[in-house]
Amino acid sequence: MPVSIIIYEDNDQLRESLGSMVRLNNTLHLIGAFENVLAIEDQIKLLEPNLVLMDIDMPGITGIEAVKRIRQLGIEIPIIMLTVFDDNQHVFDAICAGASGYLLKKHISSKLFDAIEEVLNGGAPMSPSVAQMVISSMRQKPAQVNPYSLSDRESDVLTSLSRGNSYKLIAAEIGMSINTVRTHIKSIYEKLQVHSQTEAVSKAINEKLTKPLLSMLL
Amino acid sequence: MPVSIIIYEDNDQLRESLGSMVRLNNTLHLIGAFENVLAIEDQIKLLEPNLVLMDIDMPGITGIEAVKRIRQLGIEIPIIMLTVFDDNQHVFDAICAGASGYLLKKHISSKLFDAIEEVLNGGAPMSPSVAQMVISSMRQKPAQVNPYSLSDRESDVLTSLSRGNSYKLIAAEIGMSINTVRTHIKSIYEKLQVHSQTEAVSKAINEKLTKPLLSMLL
DNA sequence: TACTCCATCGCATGATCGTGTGATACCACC
DNA sequence: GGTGGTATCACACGATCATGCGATGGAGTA
Repeated sequence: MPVSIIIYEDNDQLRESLGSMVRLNNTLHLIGAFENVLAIEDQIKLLEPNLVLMDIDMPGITGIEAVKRIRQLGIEIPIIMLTVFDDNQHVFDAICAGASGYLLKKHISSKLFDAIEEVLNGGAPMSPSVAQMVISSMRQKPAQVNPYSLSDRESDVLTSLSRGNSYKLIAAEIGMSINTVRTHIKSIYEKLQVHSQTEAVSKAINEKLTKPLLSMLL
Repeated sequence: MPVSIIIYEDNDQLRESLGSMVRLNNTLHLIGAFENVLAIEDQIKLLEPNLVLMDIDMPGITGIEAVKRIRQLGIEIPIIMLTVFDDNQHVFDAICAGASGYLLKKHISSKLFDAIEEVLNGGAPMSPSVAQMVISSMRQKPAQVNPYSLSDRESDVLTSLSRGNSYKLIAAEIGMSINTVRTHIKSIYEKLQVHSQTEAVSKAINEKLTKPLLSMLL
């Protein structure tokens, strides 16, 4: 079953050559190529593509805005952004808006099919420099001092607790006795001025005392 | 000028084979290979490597903890994590701790040099599945409406619970029997697929399932 | 009318948690 | 050498929670 694709690209020449590439690959099926995204909602709903190739830098409504609109429809098809910039705010914004990956225009001829395959397999193709930006943004800034002066171990316990783990699981995850978990939690409660797990978790998450939670992404 | 490298890996065989690979490449220079990270601060400060290969899954102090320690020293050298897991919390934690990229152990033979080159050029090598997770984490979730189809009352209870209240307090705040609170919480657990307060609160806050404060004022 | 949700409440049992009172050991600091 | 903080562990008791098994009544719907 071929993968149906829609292209949004305002440059006639590039749109044509993208279309040609897609048509040359018999696992792909081009079902639309447009020079703007004015009617993108209708087009997506009508044509039901398996994948979208989206230029970021279009006059009028940008590709980023277009991605937001698609995601607002609750449609989770892969969208690969195309851009001439490799490390600017636009690419970053596109990721935040819900793009699945992106491809530099200078790499299209060599990597388009790789990128398509990667997003279809649940991956997220992106250039090294943006990958770096993305993971930098997730770093725990050492400057983030905890206002409750929790010790290292207490932070570990609190983080695990905030993921929803029981004492038993915390003990297993961190590698200590359940009694030690109790002890740490006792002092956490004192420092946070709370008296139950829920209070502690609530405070911890709302005041960002814990590391980001992975399970929330799945 | 060769790139100086330190390896941390508790498995003797793998440490040896990593060392051999590095030594075979004449642009790289192996300056240390250790089976644990107990003295990592001193080793890093003394040997001043250009790059670190770090096993995540070491007994005692994990590679993640070791990354944190390096970053706490204010040292920003690239650190590539090595792990057998490709999509778990540990990899995510490693990125948050400050890892520059990571490599699955099964891909070491084919991609070690690529990964090294990529981090040295400011990139962030990672597997497609984790790249996808990372990107998802930055998504602006389009105003989600009860993805778990909680009833009105269940939302009230969950909101109160997420503020850190006990069953007794929830009952008092909303105005119902503690047994009714239990019943609602039972169905909340079922719908959220959790089995404890902390799990529920964690999920509720992270996924913004709770109502805004206004609704609690009545 | 019957059926399906929702909201309300009760009870009982075993598991888990909250808390107090210990202890030992390491480390830094004065 | 003492003092204070951290990390580790143990035990015990009462409080709270998790869960299964009920029950009743109302609102909406086929």
